[in-house]
Amino acid sequence: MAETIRVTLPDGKVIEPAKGINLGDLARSIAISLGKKAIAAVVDGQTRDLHVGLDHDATVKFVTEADAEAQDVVRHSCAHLLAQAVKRLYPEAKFGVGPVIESGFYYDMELPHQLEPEDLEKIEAEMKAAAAADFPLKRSTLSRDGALQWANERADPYKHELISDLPADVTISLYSQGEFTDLCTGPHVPTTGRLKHFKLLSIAGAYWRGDEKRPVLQRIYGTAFVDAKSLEEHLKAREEAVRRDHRKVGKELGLFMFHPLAPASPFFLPKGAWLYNALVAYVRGLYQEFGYQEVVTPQIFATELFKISGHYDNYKENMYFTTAEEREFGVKPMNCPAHALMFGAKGRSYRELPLRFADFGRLHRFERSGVVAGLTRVRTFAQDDGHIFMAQESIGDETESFFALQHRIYKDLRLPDPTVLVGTRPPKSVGSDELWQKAESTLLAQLERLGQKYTLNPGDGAFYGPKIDFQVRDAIGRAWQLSTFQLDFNMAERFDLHYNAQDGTAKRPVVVHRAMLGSLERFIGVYLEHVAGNLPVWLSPVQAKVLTVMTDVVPYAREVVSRLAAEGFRVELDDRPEKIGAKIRDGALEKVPYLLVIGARERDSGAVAIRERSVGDQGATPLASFIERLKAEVAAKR
RNA sequence: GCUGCUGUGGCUCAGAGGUAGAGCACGUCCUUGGUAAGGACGAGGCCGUGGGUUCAAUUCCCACCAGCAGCUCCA
Repeated sequence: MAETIRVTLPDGKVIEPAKGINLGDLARSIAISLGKKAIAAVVDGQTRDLHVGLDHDATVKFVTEADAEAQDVVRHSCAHLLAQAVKRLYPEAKFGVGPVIESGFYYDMELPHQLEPEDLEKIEAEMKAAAAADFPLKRSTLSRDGALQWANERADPYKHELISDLPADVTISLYSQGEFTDLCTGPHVPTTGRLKHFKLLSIAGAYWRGDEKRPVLQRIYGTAFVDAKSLEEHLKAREEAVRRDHRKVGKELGLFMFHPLAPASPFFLPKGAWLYNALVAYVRGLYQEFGYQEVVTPQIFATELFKISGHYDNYKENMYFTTAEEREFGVKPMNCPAHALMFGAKGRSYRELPLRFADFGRLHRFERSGVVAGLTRVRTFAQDDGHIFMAQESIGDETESFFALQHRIYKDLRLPDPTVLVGTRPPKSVGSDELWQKAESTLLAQLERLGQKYTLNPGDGAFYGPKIDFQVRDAIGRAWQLSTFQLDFNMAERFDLHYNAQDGTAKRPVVVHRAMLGSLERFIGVYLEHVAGNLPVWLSPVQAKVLTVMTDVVPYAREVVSRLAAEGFRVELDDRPEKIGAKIRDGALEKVPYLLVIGARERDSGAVAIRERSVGDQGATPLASFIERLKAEVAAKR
């Protein structure tokens, strides 16, 4: 009589299979269909593959294609399948790591051959062949020494290094599928035949272990899903992202351009400049309400300033310098040193605090050539920047006020909720334990009070204080920091700033660096992708375009244009001798919110025929009521 | 900065060792047409820049510049 164990299933049912039964057999013993559908199993909370034997009482939940865990298992197995295919095509291939990532998987490798896009098709075909062979994945284990020997035999230096970094007593598992074996902790699908819906996407270089001093490996990116529909949707979303790319949209709509003679520095064309200025005007309006005072500060400072602020020591590789009359100057990469000078320029009283300086000053930062991209990473930009000088006791109030301002802006702009990241004290930092502790707990308490979800990034704060970053994603899924709120215990120290407290003593203010939109350039890029170029009416450089059906109505069309312009709207006229269909098409491609079609009927009745961007033809309306409608929409920031 | 790819009229792109093409946009003319492309004709190019190979280079090679993807970086 074989020994049995007790296995608890998700529905609470307990079964008693023989000790050592592997999970695949267990699934089959429960139901034939479960045996077929199962991809892996969660044993006491840990995902395992189906070849693992069970030798103790446990709770077991089988992962089928319907479960969220299945996707990662499939992707991980696809990475192995990719490696198997590559090894077949290029037997000299040496492999690095092949993890699952948010949107799929990749595998890093060293190959004698430089991969080209066409190679992906060949590799993918080989993957399909290996999947069709339906190899079972066999798990085996080795000691660390055994694994090192294994890596040596295969002349796989990268795997060797990975194993070397593991503790001496570790047991290392290997997975084999057909002729291919890889080092891996698993879990994996039971057979390669379970891998059906995958696609290789791109080739890139990547430093071995992310270290720019080490060799660059070739990385193949791919994605995989448990079902065909999800894969298709993912690929569609990728295409959509390309359509929304702000660089494409900006060019098509004539918003901005770049020129090789000013690399990574945007030129805002008239329509883009209008949008840019509208955003500034909008934020400026809120400053009134939230107690900020706008200042205008110099562009270039003697280098001494940046030595005081610390930028010279920590950041000079990213700054632009110039010399005049034998004195060295630096172009500002940030506004804060200027604001510190203004704060320190006269004696300050606690009665003036919190003192909030806002500054749309242009900043210049030298960014390495490989990192710049469109509007999202540029060498010159302006922020809706501000610095708050305050007493320590005000940290809570100012945090709350900032959140109110930040939320207001995101609401007005109809932006999705950003990911909120809280960075706490890093290993190297300035400021007292007490100050840090108080600041961190105040920030967190405020977030809790506001019901704001956040992710804690311990040790990710700036050396000068804890921070809250707000991230949104662009069309291609890259995360960008827009809003930020950073406490600074260092700046006041460096500039020897103080104020007279109520008790007559001199105290150090705490400084906050904060921005809501962040870099206006980056914001415009991300926002254009968010709205796919369809700017809301209140931010559209052209709000309405008047289209004439025939030449006879041009005088009336001009009248409509001037009526609208007189009301403060931005209007264009298309009176070309073209057919109305052509004018509509052009207007639609320009993403103008309202196209106003004018023919004899409209002229005779003092009307405009409205074609709304997202709706289509809405028929004729008296001009006066269209004006009311536009006014209402602009007021509602629609 | 690193790895790879790309650079041809305003835009999107084709092209071949023998000094260049399409569509759209633009201009002129015809057409006055009612909700996503009317027609004809025309103008427009140092084929990113600089070297090299060649009888001949926009095409091949090298370097540089710029862009794209990824990596690294972003006090």
